[in-house]
Amino acid sequence: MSKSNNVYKDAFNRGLRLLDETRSLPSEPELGTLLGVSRTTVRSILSRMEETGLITWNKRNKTVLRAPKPEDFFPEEETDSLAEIIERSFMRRLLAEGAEAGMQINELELAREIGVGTTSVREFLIRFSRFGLIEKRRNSHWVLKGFTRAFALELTEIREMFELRSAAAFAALPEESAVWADLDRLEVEHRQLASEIATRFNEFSELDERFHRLIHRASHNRFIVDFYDVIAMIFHYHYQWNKAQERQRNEVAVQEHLAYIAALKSRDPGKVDAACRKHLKSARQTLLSSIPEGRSVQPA
Amino acid sequence: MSKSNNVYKDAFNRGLRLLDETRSLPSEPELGTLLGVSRTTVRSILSRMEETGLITWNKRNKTVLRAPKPEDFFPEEETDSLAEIIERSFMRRLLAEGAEAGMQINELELAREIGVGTTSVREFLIRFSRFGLIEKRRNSHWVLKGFTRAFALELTEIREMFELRSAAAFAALPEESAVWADLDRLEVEHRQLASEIATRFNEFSELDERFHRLIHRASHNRFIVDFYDVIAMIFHYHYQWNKAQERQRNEVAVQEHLAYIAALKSRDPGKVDAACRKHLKSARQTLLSSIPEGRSVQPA
DNA sequence: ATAATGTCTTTTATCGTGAAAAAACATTTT
DNA sequence: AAAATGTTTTTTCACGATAAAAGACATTAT
Repeated sequence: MSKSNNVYKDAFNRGLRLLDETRSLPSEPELGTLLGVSRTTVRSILSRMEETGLITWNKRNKTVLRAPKPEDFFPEEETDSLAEIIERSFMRRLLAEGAEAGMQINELELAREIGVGTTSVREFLIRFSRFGLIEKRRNSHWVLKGFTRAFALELTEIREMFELRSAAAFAALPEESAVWADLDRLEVEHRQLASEIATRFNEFSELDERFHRLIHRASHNRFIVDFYDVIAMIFHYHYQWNKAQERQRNEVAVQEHLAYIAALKSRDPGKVDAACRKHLKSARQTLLSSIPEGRSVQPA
Repeated sequence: MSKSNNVYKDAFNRGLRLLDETRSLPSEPELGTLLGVSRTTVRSILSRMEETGLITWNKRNKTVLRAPKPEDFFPEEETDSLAEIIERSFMRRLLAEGAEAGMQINELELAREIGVGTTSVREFLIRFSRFGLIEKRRNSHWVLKGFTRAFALELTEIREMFELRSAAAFAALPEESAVWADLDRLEVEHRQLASEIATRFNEFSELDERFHRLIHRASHNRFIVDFYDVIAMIFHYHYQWNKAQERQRNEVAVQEHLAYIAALKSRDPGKVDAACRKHLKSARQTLLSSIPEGRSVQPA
């Protein structure tokens, strides 16, 4: 097996959703932009849609014949990229019990366990190494540094430094900057979520990420912007693993965000700093409190 | 061809230098630690030393027969790892004229040009991407962001943030910490270099890196420590490319380091901050002044 | 003339393979 | 019995090959 066609399958599934909305599909290049794939892939998708009787396809004419049925979709698990599959497997192991700091990571074993080639695992580990959780020994294996209390503290230290600076830069942005409109939209979303928090609390983490990324972008510094990937990754897996008091946590966080937004809009540096600090402090607390004591041991 | 034996060749060359110093070599495990390679490689080295009449080898007995001659050494270019070879080629291209921001990077072309497999190039690019100079388009090519003025400014912004914090942490370290002895040693090296600056100015960059790494380590934060890799990489290639006023620049920098060291030893936070700022400011100036105007264009 | 479609070429993503190097295990020496 | 040497197994590193996907070029339709 060389390369899976998950790009095609995923785009096909997304393409199916377009059929509900229109009588006939747009041009191939337009579909390509819409789905984020090349024309080659668009044409494969159209071919299959024709074969399965979803559309008729004759040159520019792509008429929708029927709405897609559940069985038209490719199974979800076939639409994931290899990188995603490896990341998930790896994180599951990492967050599972028994992943102690200092433990060594075996590429071959990982590859066999997940059922992929070693090359993909190697590439994943290299990419993953920037998160600071693993480290390579020269000419040798990788070492797990562990999801420890020390890690969380180091991560949050940088986060706080970067976010305070970004927030200050944000508040200093001119009136005519487009970010203020973005901020307004986010504020509305926050208010909506706040009013329905009882049922929608699990939608918070996605909103959280968008909000913080908007702020970090104001730094106009690629290293700050990129660092948010580390934070997002940690929070993503971390909260998947630790659901304790999720609702209450998110409820508090939404309110803190609203105060933070208000501070930004006031453009008062002192207020911004205070609101930002307050939110970051509770974010740190949440992260720290969820690290089991057994993991808080430092690597030898 | 699968894997080159550069680890063996490099360790062999380093092993030859040991022959000058002793009548007989230590045990295999000891040699392994000394050369930073496994026993397997040590044994290959000993085999060759025996074959070429450098030593006699019988179990524990490894007697030196003669001093190594120049022709005993493997050629330097055969001792580089693939990663180093690729990095050098890539940086040469990057710093050469015509490497404009926005340009796309072709893995296959790079691999062919350097004469290596695509896997190695891919892995290099992934590792290299954390330096913020290139970016990957999903399912597609890499894009060169370019060594621009913006890049230099973003880099130095983070550097200054991190170093000021590390320097403050350093000054607050307890008297009994081992770093003070390290600092003393570095101070001596600086004074020696200062007194012979006319002839040894090109030795500064190595000393510079050791000095700043020592300070960054005081932060006890892996993200700060790791970020110095970005700075070191940039400075390394950058100064290789731009030799203008190297001597004068280094002379100034040595003096700034000495003032910085004195400030650290005073443990006065105000003095530390001032000395650190002063040095970082001139480091930034040096970097910025060497970026040609043609490169200062922002990517589209 | 512009923008689409049709066709062909190039590049990327992934695997299996094999040599280099590390690591583990067994045996001998001090 | 501790540490070395001898031997075997496992893992890492790098390659070429191949299907998926992107991209380029040629042709046709509005």
